[in-house]
Amino acid sequence: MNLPSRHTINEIAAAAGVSKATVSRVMNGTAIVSEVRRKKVEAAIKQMNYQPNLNARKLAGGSGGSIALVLEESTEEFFMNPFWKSVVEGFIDKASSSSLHPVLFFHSKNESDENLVQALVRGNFDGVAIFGWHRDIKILEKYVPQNMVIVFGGNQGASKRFTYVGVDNEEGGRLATQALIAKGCTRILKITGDLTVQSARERLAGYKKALAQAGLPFRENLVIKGSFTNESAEVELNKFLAKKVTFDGIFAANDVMAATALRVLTNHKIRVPQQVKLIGFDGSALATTSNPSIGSIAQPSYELGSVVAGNLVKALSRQEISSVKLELKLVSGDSLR
Amino acid sequence: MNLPSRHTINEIAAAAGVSKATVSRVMNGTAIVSEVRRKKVEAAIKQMNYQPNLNARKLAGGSGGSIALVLEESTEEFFMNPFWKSVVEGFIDKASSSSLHPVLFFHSKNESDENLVQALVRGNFDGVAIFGWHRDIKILEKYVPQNMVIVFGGNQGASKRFTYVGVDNEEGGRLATQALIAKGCTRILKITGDLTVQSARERLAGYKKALAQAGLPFRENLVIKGSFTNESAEVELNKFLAKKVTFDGIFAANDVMAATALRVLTNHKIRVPQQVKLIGFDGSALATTSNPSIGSIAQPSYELGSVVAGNLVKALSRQEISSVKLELKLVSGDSLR
DNA sequence: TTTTCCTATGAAACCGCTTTCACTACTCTA
DNA sequence: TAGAGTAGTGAAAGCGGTTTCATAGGAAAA
Repeated sequence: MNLPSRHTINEIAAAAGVSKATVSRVMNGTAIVSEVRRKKVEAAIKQMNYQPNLNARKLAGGSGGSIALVLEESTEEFFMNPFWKSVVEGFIDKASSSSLHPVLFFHSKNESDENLVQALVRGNFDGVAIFGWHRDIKILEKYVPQNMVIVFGGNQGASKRFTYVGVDNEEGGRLATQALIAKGCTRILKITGDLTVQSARERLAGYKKALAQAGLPFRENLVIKGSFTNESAEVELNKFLAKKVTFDGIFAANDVMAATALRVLTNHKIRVPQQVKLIGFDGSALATTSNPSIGSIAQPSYELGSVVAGNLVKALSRQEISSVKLELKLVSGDSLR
Repeated sequence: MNLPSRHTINEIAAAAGVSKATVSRVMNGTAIVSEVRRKKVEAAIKQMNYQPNLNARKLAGGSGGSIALVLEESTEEFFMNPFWKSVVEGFIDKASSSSLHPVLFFHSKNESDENLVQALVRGNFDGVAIFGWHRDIKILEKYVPQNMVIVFGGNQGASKRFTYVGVDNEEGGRLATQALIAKGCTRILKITGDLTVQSARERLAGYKKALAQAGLPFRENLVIKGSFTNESAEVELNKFLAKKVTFDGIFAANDVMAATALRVLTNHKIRVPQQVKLIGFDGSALATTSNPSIGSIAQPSYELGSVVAGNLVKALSRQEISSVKLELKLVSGDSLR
């Protein structure tokens, strides 16, 4: 028995007394259809609760209406960092309001490049937004079909073929460091993110730049390598503290690590901001609600998600899109007092 | 220009010197193909990096290899409650290891039933896992095509046509309440979840049952209605405290609300567990890492996700599946001391 | 041997949609 | 009033697979 509810275009055509070509035209608005027939078709569609088969539609060259969000992050990072929540919300809101259906595409971090891209291609999405990409971009250029739009979140994905929506991480890093310097810090500890990720490298570059601008020396031993996670920050900071190197400020490459740093410092009876001033990056709720609140460089995370989705939508309606850089803002907090 | 990398079954057939029917048979193992040709076809597929077009495949009646996870939760709840993280992980792990591609299906909570189901149907997933469903089940039975498998997470979805993987919420509620009673509580405040959700109702029923079994009276004024969220618990508990009703224990319908309760109590200088004992539900990290740690009824969240995915996989390979109830366990904590 | 029965295979139909193409009826120009 | 557009339409050709069906050829049975 077939379900009464899943009709085909032929049935609609029959019901409306037109050809299926006409039904298709009415649905997609791809050509002028006379008032009379359009009404009939629309009525039939409504009355029979017709749902076009997306597979058929896409196979025939139509667009499917689904866009995917790909996050190159562990579920750990994804759930723990409120930044992603905000990105996701922006993405969903924008997509839904454009009647595209957003979907979050999962995959394990250690999945091979090939597997990931193939899965993506097989997914047959109309558009894909990729955040946190740090794999070889060539693999995408090689396997991704022309008609599949990709927009990167973050400037990692810059290439002739794909555009991105990112932030000026170097400028952000500079702002953060400058804020600490303005408060009198001269020996600023930098906790980097995963340096295979471009944004982490850029933030580090901004740190160096600010030091140079202020005429402060750059010291290798004041840079410790985290990977954007709680654990990395905890482990590395503890190692660092054991060395008893003097420092009076910390710039962590994201709020998660900044929050961890605050906790570790507190455990070591180091007072923030009296003895050490602290700034993070992201401007997430984590920083604001922390006690004391942590200064941060705010990424417009919601906007990031929504602009990416917006560009996807545009591209799918065949408008030209180009890469965008969104503004970063310094958010002060008690940790900078 | 077409991409060199996206070949069709015809090209493979030509390259291997066979018909496309044979290629299809090799790919799907649906019929015996002679050793010689099979080898040739396999070689061609590998060499040309052939990726079958999923739309075509599905249109022709094949299976597509994608399953969706639908969560009827706000992004707020989704990100804040570690329970979901665990469910998602179980789901992904199981799906990936069965070479199905898991996808998280987003939609806004206030989306109409029709829209949601239609989007789901259009998604053309082979299987769908739904958590937290509290809408009318009939709409699913009406619109969902026969060949689309649905498995519910939680027993909300019980129906002749769909199976579920759930837990015995009533028994869990009973266990929780009993644990408080065992510690000497006689006036236990119950913070319910959203009572439109079946699990919330069942946990409440368990609470009543435990009271009855212990010969304690059920008091209306000791039941306050939350909705599984931070805010609801905070608001309602504050209202309740303002009434100065005596109580010596709290059973919150999830850990999120239990954690909030702990915070609110602390703000009111009510000591846990000395003055009031507290138990939550879910057994999430939230309860364990809280200070003091909060007792809870542990849901096997990872297992929940993985069993649901497993059942989808089974169903897709045409094995019979049936509903399952997973075990709940009492996890003690300092809040029960 | 001859007849019968499999086994392995390709041709062709079909899945449900989009789009090109050809054609009919009009409505405008000149 | 003939010639030229133009708006509206349906038939039919794909899109890239799966599956049915008919058949050739070899093995088993008679």
